[in-house]
Amino acid sequence: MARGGRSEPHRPLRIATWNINSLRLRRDRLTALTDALEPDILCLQETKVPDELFPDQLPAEVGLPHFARRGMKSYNGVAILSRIPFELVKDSPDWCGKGDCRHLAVRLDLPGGPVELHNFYVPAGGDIPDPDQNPKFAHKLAFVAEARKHFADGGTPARTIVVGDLNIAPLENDVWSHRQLLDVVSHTPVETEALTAWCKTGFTDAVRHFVPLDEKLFTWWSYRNRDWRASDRGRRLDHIWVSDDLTGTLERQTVLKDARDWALASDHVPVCVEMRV
DNA sequence: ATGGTTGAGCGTCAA
Repeated sequence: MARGGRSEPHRPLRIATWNINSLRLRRDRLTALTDALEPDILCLQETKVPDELFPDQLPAEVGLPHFARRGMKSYNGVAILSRIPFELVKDSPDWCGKGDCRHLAVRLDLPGGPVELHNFYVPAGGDIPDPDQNPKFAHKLAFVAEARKHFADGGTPARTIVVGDLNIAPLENDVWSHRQLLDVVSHTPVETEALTAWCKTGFTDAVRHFVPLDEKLFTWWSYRNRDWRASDRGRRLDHIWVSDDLTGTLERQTVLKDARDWALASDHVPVCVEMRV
């Protein structure tokens, strides 16, 4: 059946992702996010809250009552909050064997059929872009390679969405200065090539899908700038990918840049995609 | 080349 025209079978789905950088510190900001984006599903990273201390009543308070979380003390941690019921995918890998709470996968029953959604928090990788000198960088490369292999081994992905803080800005205009960041962790060739190889296991970069390659696009601005907007030394670290069979369902993207000015802002801003899936 | 700021939670480590 042709899309568009006549009566649409259902309203578009909105999926948002945000590195919240401490859920307990910024839980009040979730209302600002849901007011601005009205997502059906919200994926969070760096929740920094162990599961036993997760605020179980919060998801319902922001209108996203179905939730899953995987957290630990102090570091990492991911969560998925949803208006739509879902089923947790329980057989997902323990990435790099570390048990460090960087991934959650769920299966959503949507009008067009089931969709598998993956929420990732890829290791940042430390400061030195050399895996021999820096075990955090080695971990990052191993993690991305393992993720690529996971999706490559699963055959062509179908009705699958990957979101999260992938901690890599893959394209030249995903950073404020391609030349000056070539040796900076997040934009080194070994990372951008690894991320591209992962994406090419069958996914479309759903946000870049709408933004021309010659246009700068950032989702993160360091805390280490007096005026983040004036200096605008940003990077695009947060991503939404959809399997290629879903590319035609994409309707629009939003990077909620205003969130960087919220009181007590995260250094990342929310990213959202709307699709008829 | 360096430094700059923030969060968790009390040491510094991670980003």
